[in-house]
This record gives sequence, structure tokens and C-alpha cells, in this order.
Amino acid sequence: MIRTGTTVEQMVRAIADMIVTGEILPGAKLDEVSLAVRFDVSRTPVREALRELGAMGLIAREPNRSAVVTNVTEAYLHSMFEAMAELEAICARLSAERMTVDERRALELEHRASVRLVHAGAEEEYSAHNTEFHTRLYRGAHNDHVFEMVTQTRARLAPFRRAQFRLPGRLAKSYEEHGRIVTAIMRADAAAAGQAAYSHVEIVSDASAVFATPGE
Amino acid sequence: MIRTGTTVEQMVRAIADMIVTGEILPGAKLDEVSLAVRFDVSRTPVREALRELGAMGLIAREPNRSAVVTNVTEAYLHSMFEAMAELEAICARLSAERMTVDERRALELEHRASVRLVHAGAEEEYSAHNTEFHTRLYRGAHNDHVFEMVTQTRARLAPFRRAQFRLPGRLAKSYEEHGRIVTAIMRADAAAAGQAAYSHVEIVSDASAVFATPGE
DNA sequence: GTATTGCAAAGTGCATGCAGATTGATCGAA
DNA sequence: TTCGATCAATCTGCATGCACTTTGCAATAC
Repeated sequence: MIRTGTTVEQMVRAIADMIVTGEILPGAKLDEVSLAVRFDVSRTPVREALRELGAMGLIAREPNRSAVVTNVTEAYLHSMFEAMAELEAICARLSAERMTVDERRALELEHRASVRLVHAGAEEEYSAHNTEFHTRLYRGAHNDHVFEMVTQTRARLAPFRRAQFRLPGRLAKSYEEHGRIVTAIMRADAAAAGQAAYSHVEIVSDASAVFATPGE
Repeated sequence: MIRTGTTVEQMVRAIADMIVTGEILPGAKLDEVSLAVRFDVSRTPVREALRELGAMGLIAREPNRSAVVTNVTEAYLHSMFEAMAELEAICARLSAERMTVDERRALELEHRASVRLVHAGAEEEYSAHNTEFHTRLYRGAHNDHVFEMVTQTRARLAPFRRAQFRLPGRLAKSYEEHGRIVTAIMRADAAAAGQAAYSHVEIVSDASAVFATPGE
């Protein structure tokens, strides 16, 4: 747990982490007193943290009701995956145009190094690499607002694609798709990079569809 | 002032409105006690409202400091306009593909009717029409998450393009650009609609550049 | 047996109060 | 005159308490 910032900020990070990592499942109730006890604070900072998490879209709040970890409808989940694909495509396009030489090199190295994880079938480690890889794309776009949007969207999607690399053959496929994106970026081919990134997310979307909850 | 929801929600709307409409200017301090007095509530709901506004990006908060109406740097403002152009392009593309017959007809009618405002030079009214026009595009994309992102981004940009229609000839130009978007959508030409929407926002961005504040 | 009403337990919404941080002014020294 | 320190006023961060709302259960009526 990061020790910077105010109590509320720490709680926001902690709770967001628990949601994103699946420690708390979608649909779970978050009542204020329990959280207050758990974090050893009063209800006031808890309420502020919940308000912020609500604004982030990670939990849903209604008047006089406990906060509930967002359990998006299938339709909304689909819209998020589609938006994610569009955002990734934007990042890939802009990255192809704007990445510095160092950024390009680092992206390629990161990608090349990951082949080892694919062969080893190291799901956990590959997942970490995958996060890092995509973050490089987001940063490479050199657009702070796009970065914020794509980061937030990814956080909200996280609970729904946890097990994606457990699916057989997904690791190798992911690696191959990353390769296509990297190649396009190295050639500064924005259109190709965008398309590769778009279809990459589309495929992840299909792989995750299993975990969606039925519409309300 | 809308009378639904909790005290906090009403305050969030009220304060957000004041910021977006320019009643409170970027850089202005929002201290909790003044707001509490102004809305005749205690500081607790004020703090929650401020936290939410902070999450929305409309105000900046630092520990033990008063909240400040966001005064984005020129660089960040630029990134928001670029992101806005991308988002509008997405909406236009998807609208061209997905709008129902009724939605297309309504969009065209709305657009056609606005020519009257252009000739009359009715800046205020055209501004309202413009908002409505773009909202139709956002809805027409039939993607709730994209809708949320584009709506939030627009709200954050609002303070910086207030006077856009005051610039000479801007009304007619805007109408013409809208026309290009409408035509493309009526023909279900996604690529053309996207491009038209993208350049439309780009031009608004140029028109607004004057109002940006110098970087920090 | 089922439906409805009443009640109690639990939880949220907000007010108030206190402790700590920040800021600005004033006073003293160089 | 200017720089620095100290202190008071002000404001934020959080704890606590009270009122209202919701909810589950139980008792009673049908």
C-alpha cells in the first residue's frame, strides 16, 4: 500500500486495487461502517473515497443504499470493449507518428523479451508484461487526455478480463498481435498500427465475453 | 437548479454549471466554508461534492489546499482538443453506420432548421443548436461508454470555447461543416463522416486557442 | 397458507467539533 | 530597508453524533 497522499487517497487506491484485482467481485456490497473498521478510520473519509470510486465508475451508488461494485450489463461491457479498441487504435496511430527513437526501441525490446514468457507459458508474468506493453503504447501517443481515458477504461474493464491468458493459445496469439503492432510502429505506419491495435482488443473482447454478466 | 437527488448531487450539478458556464473562472479558489454558507449546508456534503468535481477534472485539489477551478496548461488543453476530435470522429463514424432512420431524419431536420439562426446571426441560439446537434451525434453512435467519455471531455473543454461563435464568420463555417457531416451520415459513409467531424473540431480548436492560459 | 402491517436493527445523509496544516502579517534583527 | 522568524487567523482533514431511510422479520388479519 502506497503511503503517499491523504487517508482518502490511500483508501481509493486500496479499494480500486481490490476491485481491479478481483479481490472484491462485481455485485459485492461495500458498506461504509465495515470499510471504516477495516481501514481503521471514521466513516467520513470512507464516504469521500466511495464518492471518488463512484465517479471513476468502479462502484455504483444510489441514495440511502450501500455502494455496490459495478456489475455492468452485457451491453455496457460491450460498449467499453468497443471504446477500448478505438482508444487503443488511437494510441497506436499516434505512437506510430510520435514515439521518440528511445520509446520505439524500448517498446521493441520489451516485446522481444516477452517471447521467453510465451514459451514458458508464464501466464502471470506475461500478464504483467502485457500491461507494461500497453502502457507504453498509451504513453507513446503523447496525449495526456487520451492517456487518462484509456487508463480509466482499462481499469473498469480489468475485472472482466482477468483470466484472459488462461485460455489455451492466448499467450502466443497475443504475442503475435503485439508483434504486428510493433512492426507497424517501427515503420511509422500509423494506419497499420491502428488497425492492428483495434483487432487486438477485439480479440481480447471475444475471449472475455464469457465472463460478462447477463443484462439487467 | 434541478431538484432531484441528494444534496451533494445538486451541488455537483450547480457548481459544475457555474464552472462550465464561466460564472466561476479557471483559477478561482473554492473554499469549503464559503460554499457551505452559499448552499446553506455543512462542510461535509461540500467536501463530497468537491471530491466528485475533482474526479471529473473540473477542479484541482491538493492536500490542505483549497480546491481550484482547473486551469489546464496549454499542452493539456491541446491534448483535450485532439482527443475531442478523435472522439467526435468515432461518434460520426459509428453514427453513419448505426443511426436509425428516425435519428438520421431528426439530425438532418435539426441541421436544416439552424440555417435560419446563421442568417440571423443569433449566436446564443446557434450555440444551443450546436450543443444539440453534437449530442445527437454522440447518441447516434450507440455506444454508452464513448458517450460518457465525449460528454465529460466536452464539459471540461466548455470553459475554453465559450466565445467561439463570436468570431466573425464562425457561424456560417460551423453550419457548412455540420452539413458535410450530415451528408456523410445520410449516405452511411463512415469514413467521410469521421473525417468531417475530425476537421470540424480541429477548426474549433484553432478558434479557441486564443483563450488558453499559458503553461505552468 | 398467504398477505399485510408494524417494528426493530442496520445503514446512510448530514451537522458539528476538534486537531493539524497553511498563510499572511507583524515584529525584530541585520 | 530587507530578510527572517513567530504567531494568529483561517482553512482543511477527520471523528463523532443524530436523524431519517431502508430492510428484514414477525405478528396479525384474511
